[in-house]
Amino acid sequence: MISIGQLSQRTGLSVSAIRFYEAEGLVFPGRNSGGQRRFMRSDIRRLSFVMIAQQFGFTLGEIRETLAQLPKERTPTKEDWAMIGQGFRRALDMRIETLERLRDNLDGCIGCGCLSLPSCALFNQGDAASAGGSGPRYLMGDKPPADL
Amino acid sequence: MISIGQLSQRTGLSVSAIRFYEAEGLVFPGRNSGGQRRFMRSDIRRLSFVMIAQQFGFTLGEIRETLAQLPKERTPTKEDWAMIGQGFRRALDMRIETLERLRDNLDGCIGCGCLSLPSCALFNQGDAASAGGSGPRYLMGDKPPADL
DNA sequence: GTAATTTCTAAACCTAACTTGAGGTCAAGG
DNA sequence: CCTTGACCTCAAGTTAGGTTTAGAAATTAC
Repeated sequence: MISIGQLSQRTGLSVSAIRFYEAEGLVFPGRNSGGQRRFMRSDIRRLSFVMIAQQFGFTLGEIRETLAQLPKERTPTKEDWAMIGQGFRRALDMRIETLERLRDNLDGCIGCGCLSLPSCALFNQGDAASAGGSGPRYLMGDKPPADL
Repeated sequence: MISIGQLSQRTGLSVSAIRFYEAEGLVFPGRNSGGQRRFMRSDIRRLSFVMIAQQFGFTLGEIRETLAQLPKERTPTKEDWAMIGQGFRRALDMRIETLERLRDNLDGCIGCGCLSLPSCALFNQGDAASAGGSGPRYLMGDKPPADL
């Protein structure tokens, strides 16, 4: 059993982020007699997974659902994690494919100058994008590493 | 010269979004005698570009910088837009490459079970990720189309 | 000429993912 | 015993990208 500060050092996450993740249902620490959080060593792996998944672009909600697939009453084994890793792999493949399709369409559009038409292939590509509605539109997603 | 409502219909953007974009420095409409915004037809293309760029995952700040490359005192030509499209293309290629590298690393990690170690290749992959600092950490970016 | 739209501004609200701050408690060292 | 540092809770602030609302003024339609 380790403290939140130790977990913070092990994972590189801030203490406040870990508490936030608990509130979000991503970890379920116990408490000692004094009311302080006590984490299992396997939570280091669990939170590391959260970090990696975020780098891959998943929201905390999606990550929570993914973590829910882990056995609840037993410390997850290497195989348990490997299963999750494979789901990841599939999702990644899909995203790469999407981007490649977009790239191909862009190639077609650069020449034709149709960048302006709502009928442009690039628009119809984004299916979900036109769903509109309210709330922020992180719809199509995919943030870049800040280049261009 | 067209009104904001017409521009809204042409682009599919909401009127409020267009006003917001003006505040963000993405378009610079003139005003008529009554104080209402009047846009140039070329703004249809300009805003369409904003929408596409967002689908590609760029932030409004990045898009603003990109648009700044367009000639300020002349209606942008097809060639002007093509230049920008090419910058896009390069950025897209980089992102796809990054994802492919991540995927390859993931393949290596699924087997070794090192998903938990901060020394895992996946972590060191994310260069910028460890930059930390304050503010929300949309750091590594890349949001998925919600699968997994 | 009046009714119905559209547009205007400014400010408040929304989600995601956290951080910061205030005010108080717990644990270890001297 | 006292101080220091780690921890606790709860509330409010932050950024991005917009939406919503309210009240007023300008346009358009009949």
